[in-house]
Amino acid sequence: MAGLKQVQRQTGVALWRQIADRIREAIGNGTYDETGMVPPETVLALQFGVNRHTVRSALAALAQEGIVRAVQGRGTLIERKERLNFPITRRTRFTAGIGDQARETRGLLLDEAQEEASAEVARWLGLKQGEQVIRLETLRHADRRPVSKATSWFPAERFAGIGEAYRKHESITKAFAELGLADYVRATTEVTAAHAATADLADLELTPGAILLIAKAMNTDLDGMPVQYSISRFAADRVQFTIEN
Amino acid sequence: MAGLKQVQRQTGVALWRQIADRIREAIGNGTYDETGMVPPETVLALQFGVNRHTVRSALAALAQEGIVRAVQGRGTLIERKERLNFPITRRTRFTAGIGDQARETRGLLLDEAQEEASAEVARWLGLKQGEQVIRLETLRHADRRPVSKATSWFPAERFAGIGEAYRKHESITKAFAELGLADYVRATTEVTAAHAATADLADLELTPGAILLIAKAMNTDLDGMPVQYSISRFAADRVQFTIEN
DNA sequence: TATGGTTGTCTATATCAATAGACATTTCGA
DNA sequence: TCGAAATGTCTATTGATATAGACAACCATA
Repeated sequence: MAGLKQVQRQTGVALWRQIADRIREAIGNGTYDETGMVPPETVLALQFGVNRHTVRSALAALAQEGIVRAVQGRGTLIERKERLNFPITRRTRFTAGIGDQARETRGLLLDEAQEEASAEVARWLGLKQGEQVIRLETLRHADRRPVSKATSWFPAERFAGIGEAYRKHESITKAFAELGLADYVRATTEVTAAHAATADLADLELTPGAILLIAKAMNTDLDGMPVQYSISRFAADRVQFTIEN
Repeated sequence: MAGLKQVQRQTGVALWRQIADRIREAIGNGTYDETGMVPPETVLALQFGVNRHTVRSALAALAQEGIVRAVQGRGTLIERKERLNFPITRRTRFTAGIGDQARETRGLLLDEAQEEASAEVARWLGLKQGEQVIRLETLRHADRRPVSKATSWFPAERFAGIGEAYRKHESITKAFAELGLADYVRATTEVTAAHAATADLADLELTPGAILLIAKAMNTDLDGMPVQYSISRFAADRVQFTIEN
């Protein structure tokens, strides 16, 4: 089954990047778990049907990402191997969902603003276009690795001060609690995938061409009243979603 | 908000491909819906900060995909603009889920085999490793455009003949019905994203570097007995998932 | 300590990707 | 019917990507 790993030429994606992507994926798969090492450069070159130098470019990129570490004379060691599982259920919460898989989770508030609701935001929050909303730009880490960057909107009237509360607690759930919303539920989630935008690359410590899993989500209170609409961008090679029905 | 659309150099992904990806995305967004055309090449070159020839390479790639059509003297017209919505619920079915958004859906059986369950397949289907399973390789179209390619496994004993039934009905639901399973439910779905493997490129009519949304799903009968485990690869620029809780 | 297997470095060459500029061709409206 | 605006084509040049071969440096172990 694990036959030739093919790559294609003249596609606008350099061979070394295609190979880097496949090796990263294989590491995530656990393909090399037995040895804890990537196969020798000459073997990889043969498998992919390219020159050894091309493989070296790919491994250099992975080393740059901190995924592997080459040791002269020994081989190329795997440094990290992770794919966090993010459950999407009616009770989806970031911190609680990731929490048991990471020793430490953090939530960083990058930006906060009050603005008029766009058509899209208004539709999701059940507001009129132009009504006031609070927008938070947040970056979430697990064990010091960035996992997702999210843009969230909240009805401004009901959730005044949520930025400050988030900054304090580093959690939406706790920020809601401080503002008097003890519980909420996930109503809808839309999932797509796309290449990372430049603005997200640095924050998520990604290289261009990297893939994002994008979740557009709407949370309501227990009466079904929308309380949050968010667009979260997850580094696709670090996360998978699980939907239990 | 719609400021400079940036692209990055020396990343292993050619500028023309990055630009093609962003334009394809913008078309899907409805960014150019007013005119039904992509902005002039000179304007795009300015927006992306590249030479006009580089933009032309990007547009040529999109024309090759059938997404745009350039007309000398007029401009570059948008041919297709679509992102099918695929709901993931307890009652997820491909044909019914996509059916109302497309005039015609098809399901093609690419390959069929009986084999021993791998560790992963056995775990999902609640079998012992090495027990017999039937594997189907299917390709699903909507309006003659390939949407997803899926590998499915079924317990061999209970679902003997499912390949033939699928070939006849072009639907898993109907194939199940013919074999006496009137109803089933989606138990679990895992969603990830990755670059398309070479083996899937041609079938899904994608170019290398394209993104797949990958759904690993397990269906059970009404007694909770696993009846199907599948790994579906969706062309990410043609599909989004919706999860309603 | 000698040897095989591995990564590191260097030179050279060919092809692809991107820029630059000039001009042709087509469409559409003033 | 003229001209502005748009795409199409051509030549030339530079830098990134990929191949090829050779050899050095290092590690583990027989």
